[in-house]
Amino acid sequence: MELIQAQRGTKDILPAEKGEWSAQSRKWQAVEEVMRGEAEISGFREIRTPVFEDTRLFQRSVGETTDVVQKEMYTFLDQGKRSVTLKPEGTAGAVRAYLEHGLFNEPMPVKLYYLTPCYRYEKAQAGRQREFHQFGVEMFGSSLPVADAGLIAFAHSLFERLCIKNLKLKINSIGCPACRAKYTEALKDYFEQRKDKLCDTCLSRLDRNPMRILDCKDPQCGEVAKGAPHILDYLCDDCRGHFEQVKSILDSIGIQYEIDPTIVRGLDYYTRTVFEFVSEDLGAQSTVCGGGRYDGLVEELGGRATPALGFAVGLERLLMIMQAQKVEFPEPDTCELYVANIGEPAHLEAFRIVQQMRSCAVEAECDEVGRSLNAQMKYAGKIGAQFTLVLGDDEIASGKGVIKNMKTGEKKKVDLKNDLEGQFAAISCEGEDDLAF
RNA sequence: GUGGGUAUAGCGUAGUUGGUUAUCGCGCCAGUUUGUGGCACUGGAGACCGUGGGUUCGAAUCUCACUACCCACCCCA
Repeated sequence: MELIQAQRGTKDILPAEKGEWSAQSRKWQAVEEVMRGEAEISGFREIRTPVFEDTRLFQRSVGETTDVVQKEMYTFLDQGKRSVTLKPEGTAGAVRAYLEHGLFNEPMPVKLYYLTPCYRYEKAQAGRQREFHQFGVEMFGSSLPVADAGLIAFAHSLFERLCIKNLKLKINSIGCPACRAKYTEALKDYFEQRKDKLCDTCLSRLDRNPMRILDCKDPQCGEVAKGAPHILDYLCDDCRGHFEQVKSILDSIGIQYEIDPTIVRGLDYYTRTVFEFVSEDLGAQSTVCGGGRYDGLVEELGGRATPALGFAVGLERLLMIMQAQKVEFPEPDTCELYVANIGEPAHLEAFRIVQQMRSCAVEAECDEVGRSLNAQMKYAGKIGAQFTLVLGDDEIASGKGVIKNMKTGEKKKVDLKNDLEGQFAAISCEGEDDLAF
């Protein structure tokens, strides 16, 4: 019979050492734990929003004309003929919930974080999947440059905490709608006059997203782009001042950055500060984190005008970098006590002891497939059991047993009838494993 | 949507002038060993050779198509 495979662009995340490195659930758990911890320490609280939303939410926020909305959304009619869409990113849902539940009545700023799958109908390649996962944060209610810089600093410390090296921070300002409109027009004029020198893709970019021409890899386009007008020269006084302050705060806390006028987030809602963290340890998709300010979005979705900003980290890409950089992860937990048995009465007793140990938070196992004693011991070795206890007729009769340390071979007598968990705790109480990050 | 590459057991692989039963390693199961794992030895299970057609007495091998995966463009996390 034909096997059904996982959908294109989706990946199974398997336990422990099975599967490719970046698809191992314990690595994901470790990363997620760090992210939650760092977010909470910085005052962000978790929000969980549905995986699917009214399609109009994304059309209004991400923008009708963007690639994401035009050709990458998983949109379908549900049984009630409503158009719903699997979330292509995390911000829209968070803003929707912020408005729907009146979170704007909370003390400002409102700081939220999430870990969520996202869906985009794209052709998969290295670092790009149809189902991928984002860690994101959103902050509502501050228009101050210190919020922009603070958010960037938060991302920065997050990567440091995860022992990720060699990330490059790129920042830019794309101004408010007023200055961006002026700039786009100037840019169009400039390229319009040099149309004959542009490659085909750039010609199509000309009316869709002229800023994209700036980082075309075609050498001839690159030549033309060198002389193009600069967004930073078109910023209004307010936007310029804001950007200057963001930079000087970053300078003052020692965060290195590069001003890159070509970074243009492809989602319509961004204003002013935009930034990304890129890595050379990824394939062509080098951005591991992207974000910025979106001062117009809350109003766009029907709320009171509210300054806001956020960023998202691509978890698959993050894990890919960590793999490339061989970041050490904490050792996985292994079985602490394996209770082997000889014969059926002992099997039952082993089962009882395992239940008892588990209720005291000891990771315990006994035979579940009917193996011989020899095979049980082999199995205990394979799963990395730290201690074993063998039960047979003698132990059941006497109520005494022997616990063996599988690493040292050392054996200790225990009383099976009386406070076994206490005796085991005393035997196994050596140094706890230290975290790798 | 457009290009390029790849396809043999769970994983990694051998197999080119087409020729019997498709190789090896790891892993898995069992035995040597119902009273103590790791080592070793022995045995076992597991492959529609990606799918479908064509050439041929005969195809994993030659050929065509399709599909899947990977990579890149585009776009983004």
